[in-house]
Amino acid sequence: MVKKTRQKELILRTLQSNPFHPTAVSIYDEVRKEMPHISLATVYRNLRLFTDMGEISELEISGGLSRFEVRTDNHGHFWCNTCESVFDIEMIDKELNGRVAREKGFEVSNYRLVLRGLCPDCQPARQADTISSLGKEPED
Amino acid sequence: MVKKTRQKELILRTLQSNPFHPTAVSIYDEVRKEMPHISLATVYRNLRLFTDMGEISELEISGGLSRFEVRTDNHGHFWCNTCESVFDIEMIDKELNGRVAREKGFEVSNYRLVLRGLCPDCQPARQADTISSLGKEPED
DNA sequence: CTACTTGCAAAATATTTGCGTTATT
DNA sequence: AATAACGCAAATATTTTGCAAGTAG
Repeated sequence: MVKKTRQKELILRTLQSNPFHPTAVSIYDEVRKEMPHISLATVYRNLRLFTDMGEISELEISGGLSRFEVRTDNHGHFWCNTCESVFDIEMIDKELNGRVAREKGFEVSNYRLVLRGLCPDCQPARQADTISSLGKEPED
Repeated sequence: MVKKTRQKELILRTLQSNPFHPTAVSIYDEVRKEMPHISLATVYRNLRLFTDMGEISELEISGGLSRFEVRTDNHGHFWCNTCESVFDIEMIDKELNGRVAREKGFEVSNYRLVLRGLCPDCQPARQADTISSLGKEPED
């Protein structure tokens, strides 16, 4: 029997209001503002509980630190090289990816796609001529 | 100045001959057969060195344990739910994936795709209608 | 009440690092 | 001979767990 506690509610509410796929420690830092005596173990414990119950999902994408999000459906992620934020990417070709594997006899149940690069906020301004002296203009 | 050592050669040779994307500990277990006094730290140290030099690549796909491979080009992976082996998947739609993100203003430099499911060896025999017998009846 | 949950500290897991010694160039 | 690399142990970093005390149902 899972009991409702102030800690659980606060942790879930915090995650729901954070679109950047925070780590357990980020969530800990945030909930501590409202509940200073909460333990990091409680945060980890409840994030694991929610994950096991299928209410949230855990993203093991950023090397070492797990991140969490409220979405539980299959979708891609974009992880910025500079600010390290993680964004959701709606995939349109999941079918295609699956087919590639299926052709070789693999049975695909789900996938994890992480794109790396620069998010809009972290890209150097491209419209300004003033920075053109740096001469770095990435082209496809 | 990077010096050539028996340890480095053995570690690299072991990785080159293993197509299953082994972890550092797997590699350690393997090289110890030939060099019993080698240290796990040496394995980790050299895997990191090779990775930093771009000679091999590190895969952070399996939650906790890093895996390594000799390929350094961008490609996908299939991670079996049962045997936990990791296989290479040649992507044909990397462009498409990139475009999805680019349309939203993201600048994609590389990607990581991990498909989860069952590899050919771990799939239950599908031809049999009944599961009356424990023995698998291969009939390809 | 009594079973689940918390907070704290210690343990567990994975990887890195300090240091004195060994081996490569 | 100089210095990169090794082996070992200790240190880090992240997450989990044992336990006594607190709290929800």
